[in-house]
Amino acid sequence: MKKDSTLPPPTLERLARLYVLLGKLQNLGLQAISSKRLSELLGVPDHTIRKDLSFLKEGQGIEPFAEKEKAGVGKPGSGVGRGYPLESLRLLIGARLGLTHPRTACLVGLGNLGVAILNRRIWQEGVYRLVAAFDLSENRLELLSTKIPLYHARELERVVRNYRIEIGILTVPPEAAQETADRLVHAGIRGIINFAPVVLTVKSNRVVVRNVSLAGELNILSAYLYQQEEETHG
Amino acid sequence: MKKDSTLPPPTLERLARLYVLLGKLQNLGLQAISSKRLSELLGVPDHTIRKDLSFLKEGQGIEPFAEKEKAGVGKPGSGVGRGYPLESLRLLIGARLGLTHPRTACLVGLGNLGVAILNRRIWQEGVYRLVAAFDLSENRLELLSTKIPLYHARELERVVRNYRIEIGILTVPPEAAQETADRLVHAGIRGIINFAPVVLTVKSNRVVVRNVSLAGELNILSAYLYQQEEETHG
DNA sequence: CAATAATTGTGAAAAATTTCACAGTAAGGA
DNA sequence: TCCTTACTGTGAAATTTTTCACAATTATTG
Repeated sequence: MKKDSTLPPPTLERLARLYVLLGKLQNLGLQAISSKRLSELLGVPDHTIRKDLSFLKEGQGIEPFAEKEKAGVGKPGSGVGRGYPLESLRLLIGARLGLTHPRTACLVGLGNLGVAILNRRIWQEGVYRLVAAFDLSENRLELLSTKIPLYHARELERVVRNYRIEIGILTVPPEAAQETADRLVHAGIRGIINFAPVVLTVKSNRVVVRNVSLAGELNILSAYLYQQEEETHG
Repeated sequence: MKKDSTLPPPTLERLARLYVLLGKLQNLGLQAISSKRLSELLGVPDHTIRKDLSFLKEGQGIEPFAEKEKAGVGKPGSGVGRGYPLESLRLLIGARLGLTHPRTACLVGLGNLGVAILNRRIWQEGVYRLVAAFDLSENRLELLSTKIPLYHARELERVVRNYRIEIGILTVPPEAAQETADRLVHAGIRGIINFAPVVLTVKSNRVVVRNVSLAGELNILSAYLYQQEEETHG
């Protein structure tokens, strides 16, 4: 049991977002950044960021170098260039989260939301490969102009199997969501990001599901606002 | 300090999602449901659900009824109708999260994603009122056919102020996201749901921000998959 | 070159959250 | 009526996660 290799879920999720942020900062031409600055950008306390980062060096050295163990990622001290070097930090997080080799994904449902996702720049960046997109409407498939290969939904299982697609992004109408998810799972998908406004049930506990729900977000936001209101007055 | 009124954040977020689920189950004509069944549907352990629900009755009785205090929400025992009555449970959660009076929202950016959100059924359900949608393109504004009032982006501040809009949903291109957020905050918005692929910085800590990020979700999913892979082999 | 300022890294303490385990409750059947 | 079954509700224990506090480190300034 390589228990060491599993990160605390909150840490994993923060690192995953930090990874995205670091990429953007790099594109801005920045070289290094402090935990304090990251803290402001991410809305997470600086000590939490440092603690999260401390998980990166577990099991890095294969041999137990008794001394010099303390090789941290960041450079202490004041002045320019102090803090965490963007590039190497990003690389390290990527390695720890398994973001180094590209994953294959497919998109199911080419309504407005699907097309929005189809056109995202992320597919040009090389970390994720959108190798297929599906829709029921032949018309829709013909009208869309894109480099991503488009298929009719009836081809779903075949294509997912053939290309060993790992991640499915669900942007179908709510009525179709559960059935589509079942088909994806049946075809061997490993993870689903669900944008349809339904609560998916997936039997297999090998499949990771992330629900992205506008209604959920609205409710969470409202609840926080309500708590603010309570605090302020009675 | 009404400390009792703030829920633990994980509980708050689970209840917010549970609220959505309960609505859907009600539409299915169901009357009651057990924590076990909810557990399967939500992917959250049943005891966690029961614990979350136990926060609902804090401070319900204004007078400290020393006896009969234990008035729970759900009905124990076997047979049909046991478990939590859908309707009253949903009402109770709604009351606790402040979901009883409708909140006003606006949508900024009418690209594919914006239009997808514009057309969601949630705006017909009465809990949230989408009172305005904005875009830069006059053309776009004319072409769209919807009951939601559409405005040119230059009207943003005026409309947000006038209607005292509480929640802003950001679906603008990444380049415009930060500036738009600043304008919303300046106009007195209280919460932002950001769908643009940027990390927003909002100074005011009175404004609640929820970032919905495809890249983030993909990274989180991949990281979980990677951990699975690690577990399986060496 | 010494003092200063800004920053990391981390054990240990504190706080928050989840899990456990079981007493209590009520329907339905024997 | 009494037993069985299927639930809830919850203190207390266990676990996880966050926070704290400070020693260690290094560019920069006086």
